[in-house]
Amino acid sequence: MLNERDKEVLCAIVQSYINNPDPVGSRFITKKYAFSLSPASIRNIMFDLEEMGFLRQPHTSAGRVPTDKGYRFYVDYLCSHEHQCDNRAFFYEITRELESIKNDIDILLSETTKRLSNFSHYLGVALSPKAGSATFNRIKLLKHRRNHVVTVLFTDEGLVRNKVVDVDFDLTQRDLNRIASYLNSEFYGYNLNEIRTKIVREMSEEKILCDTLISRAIRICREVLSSPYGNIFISGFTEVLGLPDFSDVEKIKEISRAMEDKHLIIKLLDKFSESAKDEVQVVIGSENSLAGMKGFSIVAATYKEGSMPVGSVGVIGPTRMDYSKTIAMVDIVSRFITKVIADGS
Amino acid sequence: MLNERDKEVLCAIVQSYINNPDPVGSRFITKKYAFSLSPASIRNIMFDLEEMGFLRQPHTSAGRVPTDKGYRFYVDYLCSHEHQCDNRAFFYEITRELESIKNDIDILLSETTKRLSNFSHYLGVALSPKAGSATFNRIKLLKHRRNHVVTVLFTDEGLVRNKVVDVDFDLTQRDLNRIASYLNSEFYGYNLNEIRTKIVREMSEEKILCDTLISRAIRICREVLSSPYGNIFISGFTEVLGLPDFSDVEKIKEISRAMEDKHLIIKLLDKFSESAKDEVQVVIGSENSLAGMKGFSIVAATYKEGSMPVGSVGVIGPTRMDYSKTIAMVDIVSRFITKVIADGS
DNA sequence: TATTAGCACTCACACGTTGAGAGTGCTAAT
DNA sequence: ATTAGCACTCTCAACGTGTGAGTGCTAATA
Repeated sequence: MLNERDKEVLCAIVQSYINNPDPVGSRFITKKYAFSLSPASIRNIMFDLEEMGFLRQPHTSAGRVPTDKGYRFYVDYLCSHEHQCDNRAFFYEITRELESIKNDIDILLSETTKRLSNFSHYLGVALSPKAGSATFNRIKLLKHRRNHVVTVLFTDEGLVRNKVVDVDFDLTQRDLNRIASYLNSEFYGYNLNEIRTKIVREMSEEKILCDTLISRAIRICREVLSSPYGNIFISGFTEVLGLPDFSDVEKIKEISRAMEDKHLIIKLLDKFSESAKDEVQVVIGSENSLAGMKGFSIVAATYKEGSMPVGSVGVIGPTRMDYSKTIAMVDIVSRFITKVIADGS
Repeated sequence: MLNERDKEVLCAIVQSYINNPDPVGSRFITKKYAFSLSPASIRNIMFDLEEMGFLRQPHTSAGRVPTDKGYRFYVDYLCSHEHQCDNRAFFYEITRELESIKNDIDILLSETTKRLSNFSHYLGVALSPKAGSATFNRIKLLKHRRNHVVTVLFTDEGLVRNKVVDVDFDLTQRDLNRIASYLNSEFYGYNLNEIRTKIVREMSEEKILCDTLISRAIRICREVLSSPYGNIFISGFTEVLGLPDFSDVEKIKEISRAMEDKHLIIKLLDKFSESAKDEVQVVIGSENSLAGMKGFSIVAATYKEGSMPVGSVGVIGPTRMDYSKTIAMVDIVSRFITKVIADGS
């Protein structure tokens, strides 16, 4: 379908457009990329590429601009061929400044997204480990005021999560200890998702209903596990505003709406962390299933606890994005986080 | 200096400009506000007001626009005269939807700022209770992995704060209990600020240095208290983009920079919570001492724990702000939060 | 047959002009 | 003290116009 020369021209056009947001013309290609072809020949090729849907013209007698399909081809081409990118500066910054933040994954992620957006000039995003896949280690219950219980949940992954739970019954610390030790023995080693389903199942069972201690325990535990999603971190909005792609107020509104609706982004990133692929993944513009996110591209990867992906980190930007650089960065970052988690254990 | 008529004209101009961001002319004032004066007379008054610095002309032969000094006069005028504002819809929404969120102040504040920005169309901001003024109740230390300690700090105000602290010595849970009970007996009843200074003082004392238990206790406690500021919540950026004041990309960049630099806003709000005034406070444009925040106005108030202000909540918007409505809203919100805190205890 | 030179054509954009409209300041009359 | 009248100023939108970049097509060329 596409011969080698067509591919090269297409990539040249995409690359040129990424460097500079002007529609690129045939003359420019011959000059800059020194094909041994005349502008006229390039024009013929461009015409074909447009027919096949890789390029489009903003208006007659302007140069060509890549379509989402064009970007897709470019990205796949990048990935299939070896390519290098000098991201050493970024790598050093990340490792040097952030390695010390070991015991608070939230701070680590928040700082990481800041660095990511600084270097990429796009939005840096990260999703903290999904509680669901973490493994229950033990729970501690502490009495707090009349009818509040402070719960502290430990997981094998080192995640610590606390939550104040309302209870409608008065309990002594001694009661709480008994409840905690019940939960500890019952749930040790399961992951939180399993526990959640276990709870649903058991809540209807008779023996639970009768035993007030156990039913209270279950109720508290359900509260603790109620929010399945982790935190999301987004930074670099100011960075994005500097891009020529956002010189238009409408565009700004679009991305700001997308940002404010964090649930969408969470769902999106969540999909990434479920797919167990071991690579940076790229979603381009209209490939995106979410209405508010068409027009943007997402480059993301998962980070792991052991061999299990537990969260994701990435970048959101315009479809006209420096994919090569960004993919490399996200790769670095995801590996880095995986490593820090591993070191911390 | 200003006679009653001048004042009325000034207020009319400010109000008209707030309703509609066009420079207001003399003819418009006579029509809309039905002074029994001709445009020519209004022009004379306007001329005087401009000389005194309350108004300015964007260019010759445009109408007048209030200066910051003009807004200031207007706001003071509002406050000194009784004025009403129908905010019942807002009041009901707030009380009905948020009253149930009692035991997590962070969620309460975050939801409140969302509502605030929805109704005001400006940025809603809130600062969670400053840990410094909270009263130490007790601390609990839990062993976590080899050399991590999970600390859970309880305050009289119901604030619970946990943090994972790295320690370079291996301790048993028994050791930790001893350390905790030392800290509990030592610091009970003090507020966290006092404790912080106490620690600094004691760290150099000899008896502390010798006793490893105590010195370890102090070190852990210092870690826990290390971040003096509470969380900040900001929402409504998309809301703000809809305002005519931000139809210009430069303006958007300005406010986005201001937002991203959260420390500035924290400092700002912090000032409010220190001044013990029992009213909504307004800072207009250039009155603001912070470089990045000139050009914006802040309407804020404190919420209290008992009679002590512990945090603040408010709104940030363009100087051309509907002060009357906004002040009323912030007033409602701050009282509401104070009430919820009181109920929760 | 693939490539290229040449040329007419199209379209966005920047620039200058122009006229309408809104609003002012000043002056003289009330 | 107030107001009518008027000349003046300035913005803004509308309109034409020319320039330049880039195209598609055709005919010549290797």
